[in-house]
Amino acid sequence: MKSNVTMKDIADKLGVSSVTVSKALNDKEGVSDELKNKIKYLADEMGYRYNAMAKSMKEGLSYNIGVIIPERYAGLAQSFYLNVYQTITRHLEKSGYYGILHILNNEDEKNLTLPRIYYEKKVDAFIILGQTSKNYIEKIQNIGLPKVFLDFYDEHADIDSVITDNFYGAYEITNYLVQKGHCDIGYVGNLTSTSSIQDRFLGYYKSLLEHKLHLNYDYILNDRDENGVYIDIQLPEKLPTAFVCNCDQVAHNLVQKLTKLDYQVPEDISVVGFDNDVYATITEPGLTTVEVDIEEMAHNAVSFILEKVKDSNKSFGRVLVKGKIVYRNSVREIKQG
Amino acid sequence: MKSNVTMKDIADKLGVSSVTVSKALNDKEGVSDELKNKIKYLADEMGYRYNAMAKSMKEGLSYNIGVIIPERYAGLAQSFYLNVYQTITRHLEKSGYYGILHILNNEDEKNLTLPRIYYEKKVDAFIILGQTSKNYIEKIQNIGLPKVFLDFYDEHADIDSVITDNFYGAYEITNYLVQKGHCDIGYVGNLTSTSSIQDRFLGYYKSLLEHKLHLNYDYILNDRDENGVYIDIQLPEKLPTAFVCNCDQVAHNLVQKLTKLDYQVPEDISVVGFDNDVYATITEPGLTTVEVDIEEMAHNAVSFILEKVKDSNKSFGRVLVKGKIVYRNSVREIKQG
DNA sequence: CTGAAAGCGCTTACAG
DNA sequence: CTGAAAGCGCTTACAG
Repeated sequence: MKSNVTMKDIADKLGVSSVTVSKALNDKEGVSDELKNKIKYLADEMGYRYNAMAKSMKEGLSYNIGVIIPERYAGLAQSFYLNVYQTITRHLEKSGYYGILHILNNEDEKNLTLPRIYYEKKVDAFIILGQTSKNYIEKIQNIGLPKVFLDFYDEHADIDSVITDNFYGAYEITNYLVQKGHCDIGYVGNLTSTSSIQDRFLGYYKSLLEHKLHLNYDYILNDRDENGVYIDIQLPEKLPTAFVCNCDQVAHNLVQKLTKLDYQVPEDISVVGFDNDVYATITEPGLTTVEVDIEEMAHNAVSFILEKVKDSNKSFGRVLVKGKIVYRNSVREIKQG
Repeated sequence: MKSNVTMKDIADKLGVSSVTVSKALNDKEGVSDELKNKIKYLADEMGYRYNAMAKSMKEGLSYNIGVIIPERYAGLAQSFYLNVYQTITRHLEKSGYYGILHILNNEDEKNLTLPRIYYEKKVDAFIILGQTSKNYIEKIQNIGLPKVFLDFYDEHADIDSVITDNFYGAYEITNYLVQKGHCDIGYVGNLTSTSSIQDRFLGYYKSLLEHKLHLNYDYILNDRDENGVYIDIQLPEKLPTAFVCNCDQVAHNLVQKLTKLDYQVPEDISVVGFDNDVYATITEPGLTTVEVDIEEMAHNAVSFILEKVKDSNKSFGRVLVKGKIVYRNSVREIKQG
């Protein structure tokens, strides 16, 4: 089980050249079946492990893709992104690539420090999973490697991003509330925080417009400060009959707050979320929410990034992935007066 | 910003050799300060990025450490392990190493499939973060790379592991309950599931023994099946006045269950957890629990693994890291009758 | 079907 | 202080 067995060692034992061993182990043409089998068998027996670095050196490709997740999405949200990461690596492996996770800490984000895997050429490209600061986005955009933004986008038109169809998802789930008889519907989220929150707000607003419902700014509640840190949600004097929350975690916070004030969900007030992450099921009652299609998003991000590695001129733009509503028990039907 | 700038390119522009460039960029002896500065400046200007692979090839070291987390610790628990992972990488970076996260999926665990980073020599050693199946442990033990088990251990004496002092932590928090006047104390956890749960149970039991309290098997509740999947906790006819739970997540489940049955925590029944993870604060009321010293555990695991990379004969055995009790509001004092 | 030669981008002795 | 040579473990033409 020595770990320093090389193709040369195998070749020497068999009295052939390492070229032949390479061909045999890679199932390439030009080796008799008999010899090939002998080589493979011996490789196994000698505990040979392929040295991917040597190939990488030759080709100038590491066969690694860096996946950057900002630490700011700490706590539970990570469980969602970790899920995405896992799906990404699964897709990468199909193409002989490997994912390298880099959690971007706040300090590095502020100082615009790129991951060391970049400076040491340990990756061929980056998938950035989760919105970073404007400055950091710009910094990343200027590096010479292919990159794809996942789950957020930026004003720069020339970047490729894969995002949930936040606008349409929020539009649909708001429509659902309207169908259930709700006319006073609020929205919870910091409108200037991320593109997701904004787009979800606009989808919500479109539904109101379409149904000729009034957008009451007293019903737009802030959920986080400018650093993305959750704040205590301030409720208005008079409450609407339903709230569209920009994500499940915030919906969870809202339900807790309402429960403490002796409101019942959904009897007194209906609440819907977005993401269908752990918070959707943790919350009591379970949240009706928009499920994000992680599989499809990861699949797109991976196929885009690999195509860009092959041909850096490829461009995909902003690609939307539709979610679907998952119905639970956080919405009640309002009888029409 | 071409990414294919090499030391040779810099050398050619300056009319020196690449050996000199290498020395300058690595701050080694044998280059005049003037030339060194010129080289560094030009490297920067040409957008040079160091090719770590070339060095790795020479030395036969990848400068990567694989961190394996079993997928089974899915959902929220991941947030805890992700936290540990982040701390690990921070420590690794200080030594010029990089962490490569590998989430071990259930299928690979069952089929005893090792990560591709092993077969392709992309890592020099492994840290296994979280208990895997017996068979997988054995499989990993037989590979020729250094490894350290983190947050669990195995009967095999020859493996190095870093674990929380589960026994002592559970012992202390149970002592605390006794101090608060509790005499009927239950324990929640599957005693045959993981070493952590077992050791915490034994710490709890030691406290009972020491205080001459009776161990009532009706008060030992199961929380998960043999695959580690959480099950509905079955409460006994008569309840104790307090429960020691093997982890915060289970404590959270128990509190939810009790609340549904109209018991009040801590008024009717006290509950303590273990880990001090997100569940400790999510739960209403906040859980009194044992905080695991992630920083110290990660630090130990990293320094052990790096020493083992340098000298594969080094051995550290089973190393315990003490936790500390964090007091919140899930325990009430019982007046002595 | 098989192999000698060259090269990927560094670093490590060693020589000057 | 500076550099020519060799080598890390592969693969890719190319020749036989």
